[in-house]
Amino acid sequence: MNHTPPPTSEVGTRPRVEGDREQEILDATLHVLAEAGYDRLTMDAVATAARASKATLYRRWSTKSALVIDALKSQKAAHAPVDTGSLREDLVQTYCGMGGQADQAQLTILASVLTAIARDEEFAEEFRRDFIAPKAAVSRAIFARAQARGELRPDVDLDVIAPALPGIALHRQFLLGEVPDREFITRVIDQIILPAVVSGTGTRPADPVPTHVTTSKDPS
Amino acid sequence: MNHTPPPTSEVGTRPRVEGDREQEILDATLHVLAEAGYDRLTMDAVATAARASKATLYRRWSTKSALVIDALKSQKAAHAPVDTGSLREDLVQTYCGMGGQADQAQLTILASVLTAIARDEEFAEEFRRDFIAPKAAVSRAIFARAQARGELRPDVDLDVIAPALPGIALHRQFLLGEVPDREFITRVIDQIILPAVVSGTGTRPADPVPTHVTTSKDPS
DNA sequence: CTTGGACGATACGAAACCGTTCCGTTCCAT
DNA sequence: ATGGAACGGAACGGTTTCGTATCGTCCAAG
Repeated sequence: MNHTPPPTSEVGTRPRVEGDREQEILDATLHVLAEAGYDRLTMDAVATAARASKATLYRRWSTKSALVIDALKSQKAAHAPVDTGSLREDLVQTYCGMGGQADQAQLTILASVLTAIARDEEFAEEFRRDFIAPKAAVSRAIFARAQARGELRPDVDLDVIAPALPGIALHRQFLLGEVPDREFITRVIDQIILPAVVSGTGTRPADPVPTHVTTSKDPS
Repeated sequence: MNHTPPPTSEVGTRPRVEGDREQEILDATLHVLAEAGYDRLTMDAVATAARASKATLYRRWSTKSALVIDALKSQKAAHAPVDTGSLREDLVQTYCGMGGQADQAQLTILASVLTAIARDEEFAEEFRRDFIAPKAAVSRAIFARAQARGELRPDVDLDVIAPALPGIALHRQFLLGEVPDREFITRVIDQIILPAVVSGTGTRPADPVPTHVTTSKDPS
């Protein structure tokens, strides 16, 4: 339903700020945000990227931060929760999307707003509530299910182990400047995460875990 | 030429941009950087904070980024390498500075330059070479010594395990918005790092799990 | 076909910032 | 003591950005 973002512009009709058009503007905002960062994002650049006028932007959004926050909120797609029945498989399927292509832009956007997070506490709260918290809940749910199945040692603290993998990936991406690809993520899972939490013989969890794979689709 | 004995400059006199005075300006730059972030840092603000004039700044540094990079490089202090003979003690002493008081500012500065890192590849290279790499080397050396002592499983990949702890702390600080204090760091070490690498009996990865870690004053 | 409302383009004033320049002052070596 | 060099303060021109205002255009309803 939505055309791909390559810059093949559609000519002719004049879009209105209704539904799809609003999403186009928000997508343009995200695009500019990824390229320039929050501080260097300008309303003119957004207007140009969206082929809109600044007047149109200010008719709907009172300020720059409101536009950016709205754009970030519209990004809530993806993240279909997985439940394969295996902790390792859940982690692989959830985190091997990071560092790909689409999520690469998401990480860039994350870097773009980090300064605003450090400076504006109100912005930070809203951002953490609408972005970080849902992702953290997904990760925590994966470990919680594994704990319920008995895959984890009973004394494992979910608040400690759940943010470990995203933290390691984040560090590699931003500080080391290396994209955490699938091979790295699996190494972290097999060498750090699983040995730290596994309740059985925690020597080599690289064995295939042949539990039944039930891809339970979320009915929401 | 100019013999520069480093007398602790005091108030009253007019400082010159030599030795201590330069460090004062760089410290002021870091202060402004932590408060405003890289993009919002202005030369006027630095001049005011340093009680200098912009003319003085531009006599010494050709551009804003040069000043900031110089300021960041002057931050190389601290980080005396530790070698207690114990992996756990090395980690505790090295990373429990994070989230304290002085290092809190360092993390804020890190957030301040992340946007510049994501946007300016040249800046990113220099930053990684002068900041990240030394810190990563310290962490790697800790694990390398532990490996040489036989504390680690022989198949542990240093490039995977060494960045784990700083990554987890970074994630907690920036994304979750919670300061990784001493108690959290020790929990990560005892629940994740050590169980993942310890070469003891593979059946029980975490033999000496301390129930409570008192902040034992080290006799360093 | 006419009309009203929303849109795109453009221009504008105000403010912030950069990098430079000028001026009076202060420090230091001669 | 004196001259030169470096400093702090202040101001300036040029640029960028914000948020607003104006104007012509396009679409849909009547």
